[in-house]
Amino acid sequence: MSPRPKVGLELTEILEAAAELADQFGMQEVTLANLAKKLGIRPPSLYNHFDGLGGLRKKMAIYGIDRLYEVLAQAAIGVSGDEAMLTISKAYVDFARKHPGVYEATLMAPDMEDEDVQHAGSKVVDLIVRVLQAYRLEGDTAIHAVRGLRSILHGFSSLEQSGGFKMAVDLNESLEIIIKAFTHGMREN
Amino acid sequence: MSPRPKVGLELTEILEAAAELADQFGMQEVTLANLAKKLGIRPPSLYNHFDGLGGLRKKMAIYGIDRLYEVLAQAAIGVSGDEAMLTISKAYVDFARKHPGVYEATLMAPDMEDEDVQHAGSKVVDLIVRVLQAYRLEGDTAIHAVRGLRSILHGFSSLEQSGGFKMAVDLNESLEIIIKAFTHGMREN
DNA sequence: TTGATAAAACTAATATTATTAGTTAAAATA
DNA sequence: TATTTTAACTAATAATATTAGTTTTATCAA
Repeated sequence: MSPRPKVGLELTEILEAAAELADQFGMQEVTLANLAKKLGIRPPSLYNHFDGLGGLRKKMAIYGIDRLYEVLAQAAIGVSGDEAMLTISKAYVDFARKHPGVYEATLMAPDMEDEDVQHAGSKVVDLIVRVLQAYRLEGDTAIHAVRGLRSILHGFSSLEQSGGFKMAVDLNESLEIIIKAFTHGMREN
Repeated sequence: MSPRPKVGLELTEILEAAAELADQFGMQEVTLANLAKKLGIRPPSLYNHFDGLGGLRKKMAIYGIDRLYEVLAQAAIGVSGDEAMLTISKAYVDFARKHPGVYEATLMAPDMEDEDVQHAGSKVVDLIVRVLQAYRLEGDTAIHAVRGLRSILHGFSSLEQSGGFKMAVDLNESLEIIIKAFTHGMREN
């Protein structure tokens, strides 16, 4: 009757192996063949843990978003306002730098509209909403601000990861200035 | 001696077919098999035109960036300052909306550091640099500003495309407010 | 006009993938 | 102890990209 207690670490181990593959070689190398080899099992055996490659990508997306959330939540402890904006922004970009494959996985779910993926993502969004509440933005402005911050952080990380920023100018400084400009501008208008 | 005059439209036709596939079904459906079927030829024949799937992705990336540049250049005609910022931002997002697959291809080159890809991208960057010159930013600030604008535009388009914005609040309004906040903030600080 | 050349298609074959179906060994539960 | 579930397995299939070598066709030069 009771749904058989899970072995527990099994799926997590698989996801961690997949995350390692992703961070080392990129998501395009996260194949069932490579993952199975790393785990010492045969590719079909993986179907006992998730529903094929699409299922793996979905689970990796959620895993990645959850890990990103943890990092952001830690960064948001004990800070508020401009300081919080900067702190979580740095934490976000830092996460993408340290875990490029996991960050990449964050956006590679076969269906981003999927309920579970959305649920994981909403935790991150809610965190940003709470940080922005310090600015007491009126009406829809808070939503616009959340969208803006997410766009900046994702765009910045994504462009940095794909080598989009070529100039020899410090990237951390760029991020800081961009965030400060945005928050300042959102407060004014 | 003279390198046989090209048929001319051949490669462009192929890229347009690939772009259609990408826009209709997404980049993951742009396979050599699907592309060949659409063109009425056999997959290996495509190797006469580019170097495998990687070569196609690279050519599609450049093709997409070039088309994006054209749209932005058109949008930048006869405007300057805040108006130009808003106009090209809208044009950028509009392009990503109308050509989701081509925009996706823009970031799917096997090696974004590739010289040809960089060259195509630098035209877009230069265009943004010119628009930002109206603000007479000092020193590295111009570079930070370019990075910020690109982050916003790419992040916004990317998140919108992958269904990242769930709230029922007008997306165009969001973009406008975000851009205005950012430009205003860059001028102040 | 004819012959050489090069482009661009083709067939055939191979290596990797993901995937499905059905099977088996081991562990946990009742 | 008997049963059930988990999680591995083998075998087989379909789709993919890719390589090698061949053939057709159009263009250019003589």
